[in-house]
Order: sequence, then structure tokens, then C-alpha cells
Amino acid sequence: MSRLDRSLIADLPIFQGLAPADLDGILQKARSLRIAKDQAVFEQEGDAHSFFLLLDGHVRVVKTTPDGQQVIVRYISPGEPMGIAHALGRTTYPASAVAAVDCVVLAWPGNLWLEMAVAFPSFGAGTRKTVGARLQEMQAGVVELATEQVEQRVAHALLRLVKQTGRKTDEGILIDFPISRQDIAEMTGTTLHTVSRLLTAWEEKGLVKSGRQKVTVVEPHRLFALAEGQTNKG
Amino acid sequence: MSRLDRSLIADLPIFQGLAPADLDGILQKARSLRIAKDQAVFEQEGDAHSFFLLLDGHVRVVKTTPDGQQVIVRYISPGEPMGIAHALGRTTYPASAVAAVDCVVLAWPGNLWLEMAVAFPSFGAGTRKTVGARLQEMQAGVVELATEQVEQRVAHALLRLVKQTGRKTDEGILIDFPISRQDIAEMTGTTLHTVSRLLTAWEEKGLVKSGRQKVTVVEPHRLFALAEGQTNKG
DNA sequence: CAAGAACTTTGATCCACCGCAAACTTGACC
DNA sequence: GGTCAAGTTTGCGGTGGATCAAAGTTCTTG
Repeated sequence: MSRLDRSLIADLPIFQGLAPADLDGILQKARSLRIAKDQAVFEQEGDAHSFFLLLDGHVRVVKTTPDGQQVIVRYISPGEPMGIAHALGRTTYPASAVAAVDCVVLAWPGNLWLEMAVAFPSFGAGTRKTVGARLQEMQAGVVELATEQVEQRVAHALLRLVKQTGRKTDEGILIDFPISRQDIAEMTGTTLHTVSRLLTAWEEKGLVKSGRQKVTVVEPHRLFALAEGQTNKG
Repeated sequence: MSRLDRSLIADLPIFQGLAPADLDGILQKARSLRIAKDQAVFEQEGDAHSFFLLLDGHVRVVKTTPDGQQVIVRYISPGEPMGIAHALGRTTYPASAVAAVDCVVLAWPGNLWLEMAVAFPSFGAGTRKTVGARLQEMQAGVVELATEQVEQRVAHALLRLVKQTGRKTDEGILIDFPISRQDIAEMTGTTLHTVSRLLTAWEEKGLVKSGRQKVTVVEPHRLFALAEGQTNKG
């Protein structure tokens, strides 16, 4: 296995404030893995043997209901930790993580999390912050699902993806991994049919351009206006 | 101010494993407050100067959208911490907390959280666990809102409240604080009208008994069956 | 390059739930 | 104990979006 260079992780938020020697020590304990597209990094309900850091690619975090429906809880971008069940006092993963494209991840044994948090306070603070941000995110998601119409929810979802993974092209801002109508539906609690109708309507208005597993936001501001636009209840 | 007895908090999950002397030290730094019904313990967006422990009463955690809609994120029961923004690396409260009945709470200065977490590792672990459980809860909420019909969501909400705060009476299990149709609607992303219709329908079937700001679940198992019943999408 | 799989579009229909409106009930307060 | 506010019920109509169905369209693979 090739040696891991500390520059891979030195600039990441959760590793801020660590000395080069500490980073090297942390890296020595990590395994690096390649995950092929559509493979799982870890599985819902599975024993939380490891926690992970996504180095390259995009991962979707999915919860499946007993009756087989899927909900995409969030997408993970390069540099973000995932599967940090141990930082939450859990022994099992609450969701599955599936590679949206070929990925490279680092993996540490789960019990190391506590050790690292004790040894490097800023690492502990970093994960706390990540967890806090995600809790916040999920609360916002609940509010969104509880109060907004489908059109606004889909608009918000696209804007979030654009912000998180957008890549500038000459047509607008492209969501930088393959994403289907079905995926967007599972993020927003609707159906692929409704998503398709919305996208074609928006395309006619010049807000977006989309194709097979591909969405480009042409006019983010106008899409934002639509996302924030007047609600029904209120 | 009256002295606080350590027996008040000795048995709480987040204070497990602390020596009596430690508990006393922690209590010395706490202020105890009475919060009248409908008063706020802390406010959304407000500076997170303190974190709290609910000793007695019930508190609802509410998020308000820019356009004034409210969502009840969760209810806090006696013994639970709240407003633990500092444990999440945040400096501001992400939601408001309002007393559902007259309450007694303990309050500590926010910056003390880190100090306590360092001094008492089991306290740190306890809050991690609490945070983990809440993150989990919120994810489950998103899944619920994204996949279930209104009837199932309301049924689930009632069952959660029954489990959390249910008090056995001769008619069934009573939710132990005043809760209106509007409150239930704000927990489940629907309207008070729909909640009212559901409750009367359930009452006719003998599943619940309800009155003004009062709900008693008569047959939890049958309500549960309804909550878990077949979905539409699938 | 042919054939199939995966993804998307589009139409038609239906119904769960919302929004509005008005009456009713219960508790609080002077 | 009468009045008023707050909470609840109920009817009615409208509609956002799901469901069902069927045809495109674009990739993949031999």
C-alpha cells in the first residue's frame, strides 16, 4: 500500500490545529480504500467497526424504510467525515453510504475515534462541529418538509447541491456527479415524475438545463427566488 | 437561593459515573430558574449564553420560519438537557424552547460545557450520546415526513408522546401536559383541521379519547398498527 | 451497430389533504 | 355567572401532487 501524504488531510476542518507529526500518526492508522460506483461504504444497521473520511468522489447517505422506500439524507463531499457513529455514542450505522461515483476513502477502526478525540482536543472539537452542523441540517430538513411545497423543496435541494458540489461551466453551474430524477425525488420526498415535470418547466423558463443524470443550474438567483417564494400555508 | 441537592441530578443519564463531590461542584455552578407556562427558556438565533437541564415540567422546542410558520421539533422531558449549542460548536440557539407548563430548569454558563466535558469524561460521553440520539431522531423525522401519510405521522407522533410522557389513567394513557390540535399539527406538518378530523375518527373507533388540550390513547397497539400500516408509495 | 437496459417524459385520472367559513364547546376572568 | 377568548368540530370545494400507463430517449454492451 502506498504511503499517505499528510497534505491529503492537513487542510481539512476536522484536522485543523494538528501538528504535522500528529497528522502522520493519524494517517499511519488509516487504511485507504477505493469504492466503486454504487458500492456501499457501510450499511444501515451494520456494526460500526470504522469511521471514514471521503478523500475523493461523492457519497450519498441513504435510509431505507422497512417497506423498502429510500430517502437520501445527504450527500458527502470530499474532505468530509462519515460513518462517525462512534462520535455519537452509537455502535451501529444509522444509514447506508453508497458511492455516487468511484471514490477514495480513508478508514479508521471505530474505537480509535475516542482515542483521537482525547489525544487531540481540536479533533474532538472539529467532529463536534460537524455533528452540530448535521443536526442543524436535519432540523432544517424537517422544517422544510413540514412547511414547503414540492416545488420549493426541489429548488432548495438543487441549490444546496450547487453550493456543495457545483462546478462552473459555460452553461451555468453543474452538479458535479450523476444524479437522476429518482435521486432528487428521494431527497425531497416526492416522485421522479413530479421532479421531471418541474425540471422541464424550469428548463422552459431558462432556469436550469438538465439531461440524463445531469442538472445544470443556469440562473441560481431566479431559482432561489422561486425556492423562497410565497408559501401556501402561512 | 435554596441549596440544590445532588439527588436531583445523580440518576440522570448525562451525569452517570460522577462522584458525589463532582455533582456538588457542578450544582454549585448552576442557577435554578422557574419558567412560567408559555415563557421562553431561550430563543432561536439568540446568543447561546447558557445550557440547561429541565428538572420539572415540559418544554417544546420550536423552529419558526421566516414567514412565521412554526414547527415543533421535539418535546423535552424532565431530566433532559437542552440548549446544548456549546456541545455542538455553535454560539447561537438553533431553535426556541417554550415552557408547555410551569417549569423548573437548571442553567449553566455556556462556556462551562467544555470545561465540564474535559473534567468529567463521562459527562462528555453522555452529551455525545444525547446528541447522537437527537440526530438519529431528526433523521427519522425526515424519513417519516418524506414517506408517510398524514394519518400515520400523527399516529406516530402520539405514540412517541405517550412513550415519552404518558401517564396511566383508568381510561388509557394520558399525554401528561396540555397539547392542542394545533400543537400536534405543528409536530407533523399538517393542519389543526386534519388533526381534529383524525382524532374524532379515532375516537369513534375507540382508539383514543381526547378533549380540549388533552389526548388519551386508549388502545396503543391498535394505534401502532395504524401507524405502521401499509403506505401509499411503495 | 443492433438490442436491451436504464432513465426520462408526458398524458390522464384520482384522491388525500388543505383552505375557507361558520358553528360549537370549554375554560378563564371580571 | 355572564361574557369573552381560546380551542375544537364540521362541511364544502378546490387542488397539488400521487398513481397508472405508455411512449420516448440515451447509454451500454456484445
